[in-house]
Amino acid sequence: MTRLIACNQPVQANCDTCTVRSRALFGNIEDKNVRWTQGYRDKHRHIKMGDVIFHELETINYAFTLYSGCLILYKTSISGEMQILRIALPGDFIGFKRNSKSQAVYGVQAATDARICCFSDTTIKTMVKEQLPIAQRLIDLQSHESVLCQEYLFNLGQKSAKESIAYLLMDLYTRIKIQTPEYFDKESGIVHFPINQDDISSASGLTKVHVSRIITAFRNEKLIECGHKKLKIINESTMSEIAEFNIDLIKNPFSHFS
Amino acid sequence: MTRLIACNQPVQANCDTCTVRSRALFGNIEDKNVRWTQGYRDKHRHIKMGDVIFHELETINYAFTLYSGCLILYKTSISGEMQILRIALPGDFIGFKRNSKSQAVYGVQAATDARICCFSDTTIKTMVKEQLPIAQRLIDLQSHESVLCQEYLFNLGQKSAKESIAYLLMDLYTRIKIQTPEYFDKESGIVHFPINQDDISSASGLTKVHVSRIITAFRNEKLIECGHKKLKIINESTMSEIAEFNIDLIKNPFSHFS
DNA sequence: CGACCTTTTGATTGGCGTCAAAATCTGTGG
DNA sequence: CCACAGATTTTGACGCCAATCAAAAGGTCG
Repeated sequence: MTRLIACNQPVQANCDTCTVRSRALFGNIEDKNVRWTQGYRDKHRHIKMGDVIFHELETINYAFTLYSGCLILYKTSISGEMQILRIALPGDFIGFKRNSKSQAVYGVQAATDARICCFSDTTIKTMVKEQLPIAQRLIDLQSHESVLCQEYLFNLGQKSAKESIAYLLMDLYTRIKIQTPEYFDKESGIVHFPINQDDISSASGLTKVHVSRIITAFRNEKLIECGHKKLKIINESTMSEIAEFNIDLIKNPFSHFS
Repeated sequence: MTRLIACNQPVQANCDTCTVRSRALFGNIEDKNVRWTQGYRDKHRHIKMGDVIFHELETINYAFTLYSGCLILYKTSISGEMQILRIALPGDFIGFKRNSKSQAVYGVQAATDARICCFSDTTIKTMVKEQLPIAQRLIDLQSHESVLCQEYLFNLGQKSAKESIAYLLMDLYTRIKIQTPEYFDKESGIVHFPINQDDISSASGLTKVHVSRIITAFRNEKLIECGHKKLKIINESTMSEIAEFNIDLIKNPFSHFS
């Protein structure tokens, strides 16, 4: 409930043509064939930390690829409690899922400044029709996302607070190293960690007070070091064990088509 | 942990050609055009209650559509605790998601006798390449599944035991009415309910003892009636409110392409 | 009818939530 | 560069929801 830092007005698009290669949607397109994808890119937008890209149940007609930064996908209950569904990093494809009225099934807020590249629904439809690799890619992307969501479901359903938080830390730490290598300092092993304890509580279904206690315990056990938006996992193997964390699922996403 | 009723040997395929129309995979194919789909159907299999179709981490090279019956998709933790990820009903498409070694990311067990129609990975690849509607359908199916999984995530993360169980009952009750109308008696409002309280506990992350207490409470409040594999929801509106249940998500799945 | 599930009920425990306040950190402006 | 307001994290005391342990009751099916 505390995440809405500053509910700025809806972000206006700025219409630069993207030049950055989308890792996700065009990830299976060979470099030499990537030229045609240019024609499909709609709008490039800069998002500021705290901005809401769209709210839950806002009617939308586009999806987008995250180029840089970190976004939080969440749902809110009637009582106002927020559940973080996913923490998105560069390359992730967002906003494709809707309800029957084409409303977003989750809200999206920027945890850091971010850049995105939008694709209108009609563009996506055209791409799927005209470019088989895009259709195949979309199938793989959606099904991979579903696998990860099931993993999170398992976390919440079966794991203790300690295990669940360990998973969350390992998951995001690992994905940052892969998807945002510029936020990872190889020397020190420290990553720039874009979320705070309150966010961790919204993702794990625990209270921030309890999250604090458990993080402190991890620190005392010398498993992690962390400070302001910084995280270092000192003992990755122990943390992985506690979390029942399977790095393969993140490092080597399955593909039916490539 | 108690779900593995009788771990029979792997189910052998019997190779009848399916005649039943798959609601899911071919759901967007117009009737007059459905003929060509016949050529793609691989194997038709009869599954007995309690059979495991494939185990978690079993290497598989096919997916299937459920024609009749009810299947349970689950993951098991190292300690042996089981989390039900999804309860599948006729029309659902299962087994498409894998890890990087093409192993199943969940186990599948039959909660009732069931019939399935298998599609080998190569058949699916061929269909996607040759038949645009199938590719589009697969995109929609995978993304719808992801939406539902996020809904369950929200349940486990934010809801009390009472709310979470109410959701589970409403969800399955509603889907049975839609996907298995023959199990719904319009007169009495009773559905044939394929799972027991132990399964509900595995799906909700609660203990069966606590599930029993809450179901008893619902019964005492005259919200439901239930007995051996039977369920009637007497007061659907109150149950929906308790559950924050949104029927639209189930009744009218969003499609980008149809 | 009898063995085996499944569900129910009771007593007790413990993990996590709640409430409250202090301590620490951060970013901003004078 | 320091001061200060606001956010974030930490700590303590206490309460409650759901887990655990145990056993009985009720149903189902061979």
